[in-house]
Amino acid sequence: MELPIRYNSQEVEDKWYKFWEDKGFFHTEPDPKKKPFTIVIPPPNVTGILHMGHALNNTVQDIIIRFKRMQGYNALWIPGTDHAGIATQNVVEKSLAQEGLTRQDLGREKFLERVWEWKGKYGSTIIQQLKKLGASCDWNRTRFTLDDEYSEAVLETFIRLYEKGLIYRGNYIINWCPRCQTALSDEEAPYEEVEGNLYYISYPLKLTSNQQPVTRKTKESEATYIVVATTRPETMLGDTAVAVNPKDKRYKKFIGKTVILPLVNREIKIIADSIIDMDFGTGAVKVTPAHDPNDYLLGRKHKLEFINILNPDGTMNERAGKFRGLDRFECRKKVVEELEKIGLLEKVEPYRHSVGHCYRCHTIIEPYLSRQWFVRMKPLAKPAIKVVKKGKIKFFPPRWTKIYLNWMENIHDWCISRQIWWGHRLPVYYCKNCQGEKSEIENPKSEKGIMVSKIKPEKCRWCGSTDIYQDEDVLDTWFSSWLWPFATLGWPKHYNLATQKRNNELSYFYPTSVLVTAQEIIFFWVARMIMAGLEFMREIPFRHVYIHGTVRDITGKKMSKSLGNIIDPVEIIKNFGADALRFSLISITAVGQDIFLSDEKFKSGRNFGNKIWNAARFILMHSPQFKIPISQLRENDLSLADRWILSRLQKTIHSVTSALERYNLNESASILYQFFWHEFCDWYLELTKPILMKTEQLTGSHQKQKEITQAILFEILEVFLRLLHPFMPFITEEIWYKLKEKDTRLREESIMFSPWPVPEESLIDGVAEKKMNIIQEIVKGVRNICMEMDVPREKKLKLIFKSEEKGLNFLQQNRIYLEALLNIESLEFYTEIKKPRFSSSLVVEGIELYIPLEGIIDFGKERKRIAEEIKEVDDCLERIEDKLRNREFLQHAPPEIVEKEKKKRDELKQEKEKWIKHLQEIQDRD
RNA sequence: GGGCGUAUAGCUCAGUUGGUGAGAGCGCGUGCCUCACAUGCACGAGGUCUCUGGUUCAAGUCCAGAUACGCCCACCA
Repeated sequence: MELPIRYNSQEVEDKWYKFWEDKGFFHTEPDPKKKPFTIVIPPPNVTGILHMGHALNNTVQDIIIRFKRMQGYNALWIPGTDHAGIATQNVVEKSLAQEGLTRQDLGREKFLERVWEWKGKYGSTIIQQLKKLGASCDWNRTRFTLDDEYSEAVLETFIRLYEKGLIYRGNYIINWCPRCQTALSDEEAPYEEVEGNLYYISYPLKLTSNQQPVTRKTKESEATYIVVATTRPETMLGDTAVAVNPKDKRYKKFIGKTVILPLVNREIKIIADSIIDMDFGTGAVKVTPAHDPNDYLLGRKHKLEFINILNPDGTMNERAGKFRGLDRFECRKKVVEELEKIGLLEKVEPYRHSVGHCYRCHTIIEPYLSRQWFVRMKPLAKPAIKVVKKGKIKFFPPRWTKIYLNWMENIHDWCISRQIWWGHRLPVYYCKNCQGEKSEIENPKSEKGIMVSKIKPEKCRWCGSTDIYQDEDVLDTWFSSWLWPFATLGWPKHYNLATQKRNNELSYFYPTSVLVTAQEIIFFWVARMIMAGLEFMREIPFRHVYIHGTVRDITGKKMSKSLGNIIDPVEIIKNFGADALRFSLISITAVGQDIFLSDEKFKSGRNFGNKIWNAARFILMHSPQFKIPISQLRENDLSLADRWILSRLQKTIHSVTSALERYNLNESASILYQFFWHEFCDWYLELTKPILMKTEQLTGSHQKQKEITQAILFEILEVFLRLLHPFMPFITEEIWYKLKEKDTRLREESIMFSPWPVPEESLIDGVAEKKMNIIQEIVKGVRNICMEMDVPREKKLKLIFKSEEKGLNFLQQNRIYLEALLNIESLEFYTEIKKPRFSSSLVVEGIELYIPLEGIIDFGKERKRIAEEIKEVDDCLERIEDKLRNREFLQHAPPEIVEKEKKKRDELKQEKEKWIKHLQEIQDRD
């Protein structure tokens, strides 16, 4: 069989993915004989395309699920997509705009048809891309948050919370995005610092009953103004009071007085409230109850009028008088201009402050008084805090625990209604006949004319009228996502809350094992899933939460389209292969740290794949049909190198497994890399070449040795492939199948079902590792000398060893390794030695080595080299001797440490003596 | 205003419960197209472990403080 010299990822990857999928290998059913291991995918937006964040997130999940599958768990990874209300609606609206249409032009029904059409067309893009990545999701179970069954679950939870009194409707200040024209939750309106201004405005006091509005500020009237400071001057149009701190001496006399609001000429009162900070601005605050959360509270407390001055699109409404129709920022300019004209603008200071932005379109949000639906969160948060405190749910890395708890303990009510069309429509119905005009309803359950129901009630519960209509709003997308871990498994259909009886799937696969996600959605999603799980399932949704970092570009900036710094994973897969993408990404993902990416970084994964490919080629080239099962080998059959590499392999199995169990994926990746490349290939393969490549007729023992070597090469490659499979699923399957052709013991239909390796304790051999280490040191030392002394590569070396009998025996037994790795003319062994001529020298573990290099060696260089060696040994020796002179150390340190130091000292002393001897010999030469 | 993270080689990061000549990959330099692999092989250079103090026989590792960068949360207009 001939393998190409370069590994071709493209062909291989598509071939195997199709094979796995056609065979249904990712699908699984409950099986009482096996332990379940479940992961639910963080559902990507249905309109999404794969970016590096997804690539990382899903690679992590795939590694874990493949690892667990091989360990024998019934591993299920549930995939799906999220309808992503606002985001998707925006995308479709954008495409409509190109036709010159708005969603209002189409109307609700027609618009939704368009979105579904869009979903049908592009909704599977990201699924296809996940497949390219190698994701072993059970695609038969793919869920969409707007599936009928899933939607049923969403409405069910709404109704249950409503029945429990945990859902209410009210008129409150919410975050309003004027572009998306919907309310947002607090989490959806992240605050960002912006450069703004602080405007100081004079409000004239009303002194006489028929006072005329100020049209020009004059010096004489200065004492009759109160100056307020604001970052949003346009909101003054909605002011209904000015507030000062009652303790503020400057303003005591103004309390209870009236001011005439400039530009609008409305009379408003000056009120006192202790929440006003006397030190900020002027200490006097304009109060706009309909457009600021604090002012809202003041408004409620002091029974002020609430004047909404904004239209939903962010333009000024009729309450803004002559500013009506202007955009809010346009209006700000105009208001400032006019105030300046009449002399009421005191000053303007540059001011950096935090402003909420829409997380979907980045427009500056407006605090906006409107009627919305809310979930009371405190009762839901309580048990969710408890389970994390008790350690039933663990965060990796653990520092997120604190962040989670801090948020949960300060949780606010959740605004869940959105004024968009794409989503789950609120299951709320109103009777036209009964419904009053009440804007605030703390308990909608008892409110006449409001009905909550999955389907439209035929007639009004109160008056029997059939004139019933449904609420226009839809629910926050996260109000459906928070049910993901159980709604994807068939809840509520097969779950009885009273008896807590579940269907098979739910009881088998829930709770899930680990949730893998990015830090950005801990509050949006993770926290809420915990609350939902406890509320609706009475059980945690997952045991572990693995939080990975954010993917950034090489300079540390977030990747975004607008910055043009995107690295497209699909492109990387095309150029380097999914295996390379996965391995590279995981290698550089330090636990919980952000990832800094550049195209360059994917080379390492590709090169590693190629290295594995070529090693496999080599082994297959020199391996006939498999003959000897490794378990049948006796200890005497094994050479030093065999025992060494087998020992190293056991340790590798152990440490890779342990790192995976701790979710230290990069650690396990680097262990595999190090073992395969720098131990197996660099040393073991090279050491075995002379045995393997002997072509002449072999005697019995030589023939047997060759077969043993072949067996071990085969075995190690096979075990390594299994260890690597979760990381690089494609190339491992490809090579594993080639091994399978030669070895009938490999029975599984895919490497993904072959057992996860377990270390064989009896093969761990510290002595062999130590001995091999000496060989390695000698080889490296000789190579080093040859390089430094410019010894030509073709020069055959004579090596002269001096050591005790034991050391010489060891060397003689293992001379084959030196011959394999160095260009040797002869090896000589002495217990005593006369001065060797023209030699360079080396000391390894008490073994002295001389390399006669007549005509080549530069004694000046050699002296320098030895002097450096001596200095290094000396430095170390000095430190140790200092320590051993230290009484405190001798008294307090554990005896074994002291012993170790003493031993070390003696060794170093010996080594030093030998070097000095070498140096003298060289000096004698001159 | 609170809270968190990070600081080790030019870059990206490892460094277990403190145990003592400081590790990897990439990059760099030198020599090699050596019969699996130039996506490779060999060798090498490169570090006051951010600073200050403390605990300890012993600190990159533990504690306190400082500095720098980054992040999150919070209703100061």
